[in-house]
Amino acid sequence: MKSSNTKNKRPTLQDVADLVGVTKMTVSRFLRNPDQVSVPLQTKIADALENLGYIPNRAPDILSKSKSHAIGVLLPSLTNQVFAEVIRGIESILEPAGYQTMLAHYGYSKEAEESRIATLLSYGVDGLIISESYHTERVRKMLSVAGIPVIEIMDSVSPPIEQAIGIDNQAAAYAMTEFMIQRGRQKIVYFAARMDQRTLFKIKGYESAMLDNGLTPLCLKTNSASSFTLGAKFLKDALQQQPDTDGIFCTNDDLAIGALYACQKAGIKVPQDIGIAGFHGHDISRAMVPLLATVVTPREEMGRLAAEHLLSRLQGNPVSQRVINLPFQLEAGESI
Amino acid sequence: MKSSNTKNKRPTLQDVADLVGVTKMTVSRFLRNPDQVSVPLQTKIADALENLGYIPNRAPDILSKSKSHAIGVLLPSLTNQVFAEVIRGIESILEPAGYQTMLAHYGYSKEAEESRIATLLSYGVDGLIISESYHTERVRKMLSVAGIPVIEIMDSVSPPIEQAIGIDNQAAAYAMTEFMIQRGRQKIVYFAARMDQRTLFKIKGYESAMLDNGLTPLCLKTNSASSFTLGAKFLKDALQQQPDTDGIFCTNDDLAIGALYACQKAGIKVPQDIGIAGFHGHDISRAMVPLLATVVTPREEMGRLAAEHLLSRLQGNPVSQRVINLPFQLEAGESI
DNA sequence: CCATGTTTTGTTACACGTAACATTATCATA
DNA sequence: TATGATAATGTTACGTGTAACAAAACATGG
Repeated sequence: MKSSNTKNKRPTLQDVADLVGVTKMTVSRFLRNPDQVSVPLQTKIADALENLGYIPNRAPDILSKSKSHAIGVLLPSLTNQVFAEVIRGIESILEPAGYQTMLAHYGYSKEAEESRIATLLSYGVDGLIISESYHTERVRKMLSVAGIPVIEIMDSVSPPIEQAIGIDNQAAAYAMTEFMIQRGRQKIVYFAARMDQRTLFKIKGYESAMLDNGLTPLCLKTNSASSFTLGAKFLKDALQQQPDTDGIFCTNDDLAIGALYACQKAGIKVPQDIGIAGFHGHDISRAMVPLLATVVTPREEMGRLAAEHLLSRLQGNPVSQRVINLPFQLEAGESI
Repeated sequence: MKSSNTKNKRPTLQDVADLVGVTKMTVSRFLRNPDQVSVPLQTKIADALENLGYIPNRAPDILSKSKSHAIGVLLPSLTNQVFAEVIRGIESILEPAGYQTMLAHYGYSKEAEESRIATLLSYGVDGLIISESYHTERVRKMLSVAGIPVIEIMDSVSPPIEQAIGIDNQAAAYAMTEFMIQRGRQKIVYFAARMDQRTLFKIKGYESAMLDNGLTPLCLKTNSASSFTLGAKFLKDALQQQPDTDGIFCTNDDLAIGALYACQKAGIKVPQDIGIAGFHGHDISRAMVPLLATVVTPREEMGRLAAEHLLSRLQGNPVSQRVINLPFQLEAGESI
């Protein structure tokens, strides 16, 4: 019967035990399995728990068993809708399994990635879902030392640390470019923003497809984030650099939609004058007028799969498949 | 000199200390302030830390000092762009201040809210930012027992638990409705989805404005989430129930844009035949053709302010202002 | 070279829940 | 009633970093 809680700190198991007149071990047993405790005590303990408003404390568990029941998720950005949907997929699996998600983002900066991973690890996360396929040596070291399962998402090409789940961005961009060419487009410009690994892969796919068809690639690039207004700006730039542009392929839907609206404002007919295609297939691309041509990517499923495989690994199963390559889908819409 | 780390667990301070030949206390001192340690030891310890890839462990801190340096953020949904922007605002303040964000969402369910708050508290978060203005008794009890600062965001009307930062949704809806009426709209229908507290306030504002102007309100409601397709469906319903509808005011931009596209497809001219207004003012509403009329809300600033006030409270300052009412802004666009 | 002060390092105890083991209470049966 | 088995509860120790106190090493001045 240790000292009861005099300061108004939040109640501990000891406080509950004191109130009932047992040891905290008995209360602990009740919490894990009420039947381990005699019937009269069950109600008394339940009452005391309710009364004091007891809230469990995970810290001791993390300390002694290194089990936090939390999963770290590290993404480049939280505002990008792509990642919002990935998160939804992840949580749809983790939450029912009793895992808390610890979200962090690094704004596409390698240094920030290092520090975010260190932070997540310092909270004792049981597993990590990270994005991007390139990581610094320090990040790799931290991950190896931490000894927890790690899954990389978004891209399925680079050799994974342990396991990767994503799509083949290069192949997807190649396919859409070919598709546009088949539709008769010749002077297709690529709009790229936020030059991360995935964007570079897409550019590679676009350029290969153009060259393979004897066409000249032209790529507009910026390091800033994509947005509708950037799409509009790129359209202006494209028409200036190549007035007879007849196709635009964008690294994501935002740029495409921005470009499309800019065309509408400028009196350029889509798809008659210029064909426009996006990437990802967000809801809006499937509701707007005209429907946007796009590469539909399985973002939510990617999150789900990553979470499922992570849980499986946490249950002790080995990596079943080092690289899981998810299919993408071309959607013609009405804009090419 | 305790047993060195035989199992390949992640290294602890003790492991580092063993490698250097000092006690872990010395290493701990070095980490907090290198000057507390003799110069020759400084390099040795730094080397050992780097060598082993030491990552600090927050669990002992949470346990002994109840300081996790983590802030819990509880939102109804993560996919809704409104909340994505609130999160961005929050993180823009918390991250530089050295706080980790623990994100959770409850899908608009009261039971889920209870359990998510308990989970966040079980991780020892130092403070909480929650949404919605109504909370169950159990939630209130948990928050009071936890003894950490709590800030409610989104709505600025209901009496806050401690401190609320948001907008007056009812007044905003009233203002936009009046605005539409001034523009000559008479038969304005309200499109409502996800009937949460805020939506109810908006409906109230809309209905008051209609009644105050001698008009008859008509509100289409559903409990499901809003989407572009739902906006399209609502448009059909509205025209069926009230064929001479000349205005549509939506509880958010998604519904409005969906309705607008549906009009375009059906050959209904916006704004000539029907005026349409949304709520929030996302990027797309300011890029599309026609520009969407909308109530622009300061989502990111709301997040920033919430985080700033929370930090101030964590530094021991008292609540400076129980309710902070942020201004909204009517944007006429080209759709009303 | 001692006395005193200062710097550097070490020791001990603690936070809280639970595994593992130990003890006590309860019950059925011979 | 005694005995053994089972159920119910208690005791101890642990995980990790750090505050608080203690000790040792070093420096300075007389």
